[in-house]
Amino acid sequence: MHLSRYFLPILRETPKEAEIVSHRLMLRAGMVRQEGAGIYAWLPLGLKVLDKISAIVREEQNRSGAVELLMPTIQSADLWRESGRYDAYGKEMLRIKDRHERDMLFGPTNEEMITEIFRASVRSYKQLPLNLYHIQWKFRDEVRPRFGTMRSREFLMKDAYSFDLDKEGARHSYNKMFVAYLRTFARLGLKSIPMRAESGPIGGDMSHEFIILASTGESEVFCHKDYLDYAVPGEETDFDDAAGLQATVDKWTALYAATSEMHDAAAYEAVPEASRVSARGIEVGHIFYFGTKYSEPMGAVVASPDGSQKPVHMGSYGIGPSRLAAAIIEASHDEAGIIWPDAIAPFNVAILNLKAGDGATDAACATLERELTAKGLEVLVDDTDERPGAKFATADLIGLPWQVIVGPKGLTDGKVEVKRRASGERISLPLADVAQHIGG
RNA sequence: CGGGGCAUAGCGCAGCCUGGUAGCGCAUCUGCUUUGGGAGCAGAGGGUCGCAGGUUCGAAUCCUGCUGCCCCGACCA
Repeated sequence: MHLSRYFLPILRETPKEAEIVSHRLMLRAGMVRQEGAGIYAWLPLGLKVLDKISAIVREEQNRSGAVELLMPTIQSADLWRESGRYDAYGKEMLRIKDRHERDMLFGPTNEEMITEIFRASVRSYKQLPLNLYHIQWKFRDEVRPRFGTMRSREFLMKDAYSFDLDKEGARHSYNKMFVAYLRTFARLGLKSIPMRAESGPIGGDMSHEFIILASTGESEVFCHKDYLDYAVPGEETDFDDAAGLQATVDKWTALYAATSEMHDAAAYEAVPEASRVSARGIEVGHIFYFGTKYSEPMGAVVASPDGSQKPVHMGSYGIGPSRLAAAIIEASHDEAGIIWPDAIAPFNVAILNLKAGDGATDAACATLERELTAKGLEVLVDDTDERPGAKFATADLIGLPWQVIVGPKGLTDGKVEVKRRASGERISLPLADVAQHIGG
């Protein structure tokens, strides 16, 4: 992609409404544009990031055995009357009427609908366990949307719903998601810590929030520092090995970790002082088991082995990709701009043509673009007629992992400079070595 | 939902108190000179001053109502 042909509306100054760093940087880097309170348009650069985050989320859901579908954003109120939540949900739900004056709503979540889909087709325990998920826009009419896409009213959410015959099965399903989440966040370049969360009316130990530490985080968290060094389960994880998964979950829940709402000062004091971490965190995922809360009122039952009809045990599991985009920036930036982890960078490499229009630099950039693209890398060539300083600033702002700086000065020796955005490290390389250096 | 604030060119702001032809910086366009960390000079374009009423000879400015947005707090992927 050539920057002169792209749509990247960079802001040199910070819009005054943006208070936190991720919001400022997303606006400045031309990733999003606010269209209303808590409502954002995703511009090309932001959309690429959102898509990459979603792709990783999707891969890890699939790996764990979950099955993707896609439910609508608009739902009928009748469905919600069945569960009793049409009245219970309150003003956070955006209620609308269609032309026939029927009560509709823009879905804030999909428990009712997935339960409806399930009960329509599943009759036997033999079809269990089942985990269905989708990645779809949600709307929650928050009293006070803020922090850009971190707390927006319209947001993208991956929500998965598991169905099992009994609680033990549900625990296995829960553990699958637990491990899938650890892997997902790690792949996104984040150190996530599962923290015991409010588990609602069901009680028990099956509700966790996945928190990443960031100084600008919304909640105060307390945990054992060893969590930060735990290796996440690898690709070889066998999600059908219930005992193995349980052991992993046990390991990841053995040490102290809690948000301020669940904080137990006495238990925290028991952690050796040198191992205590008190910090701020951002919730990037939430998983919980809720038993038969929806299956019972909505009649989602299956035949059990003894022939009796049993309401299924369910759990739901959420990750917000649109929030993650902001959370990742909160966790990875500096004064100059965003520092994208390789896995979700909108482009892998920026080629800065310091003298666009010059035959030698143009030719070198074209060669580099071809070679890097051939390595499977996505390349953004800054071929605008900006001055070098402006190009450096733009490249740092949008935070692509690699910058290849091509200028007349270096080219007289046949060399270009390669800069790693994260470390700031620059090395001078012969043109011919660049693709190998970056693309391996 | 309680409390506070803002609304003037794409972005950041001044002007309002004390009413009298709407300004600055950046950005944009043209030309020349520049070109390795957000260039310089010269010129140009762009705003029914959030909306609706009112006061007045005259309103960005004073008054009333409305709308939108932001911040702090209680709630949330």
